[in-house]
Amino acid sequence: MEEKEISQAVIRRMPRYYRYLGDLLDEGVERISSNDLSSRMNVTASQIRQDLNNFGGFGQQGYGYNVKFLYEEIGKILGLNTTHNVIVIGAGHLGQALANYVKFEKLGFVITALFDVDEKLIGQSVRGIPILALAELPGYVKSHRVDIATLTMPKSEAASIANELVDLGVHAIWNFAHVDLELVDRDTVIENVHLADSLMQLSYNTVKHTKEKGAAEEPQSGR
Amino acid sequence: MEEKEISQAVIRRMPRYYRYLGDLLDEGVERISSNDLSSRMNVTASQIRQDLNNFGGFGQQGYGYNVKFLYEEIGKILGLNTTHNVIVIGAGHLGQALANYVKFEKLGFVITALFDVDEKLIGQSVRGIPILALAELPGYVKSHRVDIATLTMPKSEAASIANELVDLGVHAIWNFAHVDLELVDRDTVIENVHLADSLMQLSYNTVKHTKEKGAAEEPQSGR
DNA sequence: TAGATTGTTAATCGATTAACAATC
DNA sequence: TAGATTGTTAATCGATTAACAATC
Repeated sequence: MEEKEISQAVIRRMPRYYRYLGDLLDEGVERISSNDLSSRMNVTASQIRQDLNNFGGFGQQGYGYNVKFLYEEIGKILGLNTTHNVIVIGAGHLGQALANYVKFEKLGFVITALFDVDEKLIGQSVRGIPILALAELPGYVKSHRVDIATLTMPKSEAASIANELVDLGVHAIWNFAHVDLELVDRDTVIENVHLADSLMQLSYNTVKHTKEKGAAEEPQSGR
Repeated sequence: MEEKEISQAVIRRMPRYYRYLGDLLDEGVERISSNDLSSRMNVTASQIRQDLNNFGGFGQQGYGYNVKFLYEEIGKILGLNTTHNVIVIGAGHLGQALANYVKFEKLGFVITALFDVDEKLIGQSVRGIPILALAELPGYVKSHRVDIATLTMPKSEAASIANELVDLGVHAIWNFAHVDLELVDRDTVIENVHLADSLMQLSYNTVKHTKEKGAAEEPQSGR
């Protein structure tokens, strides 16, 4: 009866498994052992088995895992067996780039509309997807199913629009604005993509690396 | 003499501290205790102190941390005290969106050129940044300093271009292509941004959430 | 000085890895 | 059946939190 919560560390790895299994499927591989998969993916076989067993026993002793079956199961776990309607708030360069990215559609994430305040953009369309006035957002959400809202507007407006979305009943937010949104609502899920943070992390690792190489044996002075 | 390696878990949090300290600076706050910062950021004060102490003692007993000083120190740690020249390989929608994002420049990441194979794009420019032929890449890298290469081309070409870049001496790769690049070279640092994975993680959390709400008390049958 | 708050050590918690009995 | 490989328990490792002595 215990609802064993699955950790985000595990969830984060699932899309990667999904990707590798898709590749195996394309290669025509029928079955794979946790050991073979582990050497491909550079993770331990133990971790693969533990991760998968969070969701059920997908393998078979002495045989391994059936690639097609496991691929589909992970797809279901990630919700890829249904379509998700996605809107994008902020039809600037990034918003339009996301709307142009066909891959999302293949995974079942269909962008149905973009919203902006810029009069020059309103009325245009991207790959057939209309750019609507932000003022039309409430009406749109009431008359269309919206599963996920993507935020690509400036950070100053992100918080208020996020709140508006939650009030309108949109409970999944993919946030590209460079702020941490307060999740007012326990039912709302937020996934942040902070590109600047990612770039800074890369920068740190670069700098550090260079230092290590350059002055490897330099003695540390005091503290 | 021990080179205590700082964990990526810590590094990942540093840009967030930097952001909050920047906000505090804008608000005119002069000093802050780990406790006050912890309630703002929704992390434990203990973690803040532990994280910062990986890099040195930036605070003062009985006083807390000087906001401006700490902000600058973290900036240095993240390598934001110098300029990083960045090139973007793949001048499609995403590549152009990144080139248009002025924020990176404010942080010291200057995009100096885009590269593409598409004849229609070559010769154009984005915000004054030229789009060059991919064939010119080796010549460009030899005659210009390139600190970071951003990959926004299709996944099929990502691996070979990454290898080419490493051979040319570019040792930091910001990878948006949906593949895991084999780091051939111990000196090369790769930071992956897998947007599709992020979207799938959001999708999982949404689905899961709905389930919990919908049938909260449903008894679990066997396994 | 007394009070506040850090830096740091020790305790706890969670995630990863190893080991092996179960079983296909 | 014998061999292979899972599912799962136990051991280890690392990261987070708590506690407190040092000190501004």
